[in-house]
Amino acid sequence: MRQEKQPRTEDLVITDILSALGDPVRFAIVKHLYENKCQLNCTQAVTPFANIAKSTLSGHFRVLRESGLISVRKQGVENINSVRVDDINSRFPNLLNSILSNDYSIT
Amino acid sequence: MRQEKQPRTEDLVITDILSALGDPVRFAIVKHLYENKCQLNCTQAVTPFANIAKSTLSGHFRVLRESGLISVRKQGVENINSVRVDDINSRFPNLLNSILSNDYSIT
DNA sequence: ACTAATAGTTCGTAATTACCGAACTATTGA
DNA sequence: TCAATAGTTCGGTAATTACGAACTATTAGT
Repeated sequence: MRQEKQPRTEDLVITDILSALGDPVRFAIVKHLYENKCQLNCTQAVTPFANIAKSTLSGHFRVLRESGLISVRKQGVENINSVRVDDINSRFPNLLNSILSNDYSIT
Repeated sequence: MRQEKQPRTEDLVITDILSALGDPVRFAIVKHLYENKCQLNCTQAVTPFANIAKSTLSGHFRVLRESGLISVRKQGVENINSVRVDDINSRFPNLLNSILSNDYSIT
């Protein structure tokens, strides 16, 4: 796997995060990961968007990693993704909560 | 001027707003309008990005209007822009504040 | 060890989007 | 009426995105 550039906490950029969350598919992924506070692989995380090509999905997860929203841990064949809640909260207090802790319709 | 589709409050879409704010130029525009609580025309609002073509700027303002972030009022030759603070707060409580009320560097 | 299955990434191409300069409309003021 | 200011629209090109196909890597079955 190519070395991903996951930004350090102090290098998080607000517009990168907002841009990453500005796509409905990525928004749904992050919301799902955030609400369920669990760590899911790429396929499970995107259940509401089942008909998306996996190459496209791979790209979405790359954007999320590079924006700093999620981190990945390799476990066997699968990538275990989780939202970098503490990192983002420490740099942008209350941002995640105000964006994700609601039942906005996202279509 | 072509009829713009500025969404009603109840039709605001979170991903459209995040996507609009995910661009550094548009972020700076909205942040400026928000902080100064004043109504500025397009040229004034984008002082930190002076070397952008005005056609590009026009496009950025169109995105902001269509996302519902700003409203426009024609006054003489100029467009007076302002952030739709009340509308957005009523639909997405605390969103604007947590995104804009900080001194994040935005490159 | 060999094979198949699962999970992701990478690559090439087509489609979509973004940026810029130039030309245009509209309003104001001399 | 003419010039200046403020924005929009258009056309071409550059950059980005989505997809399927081919690839790598790990696990499980035999």
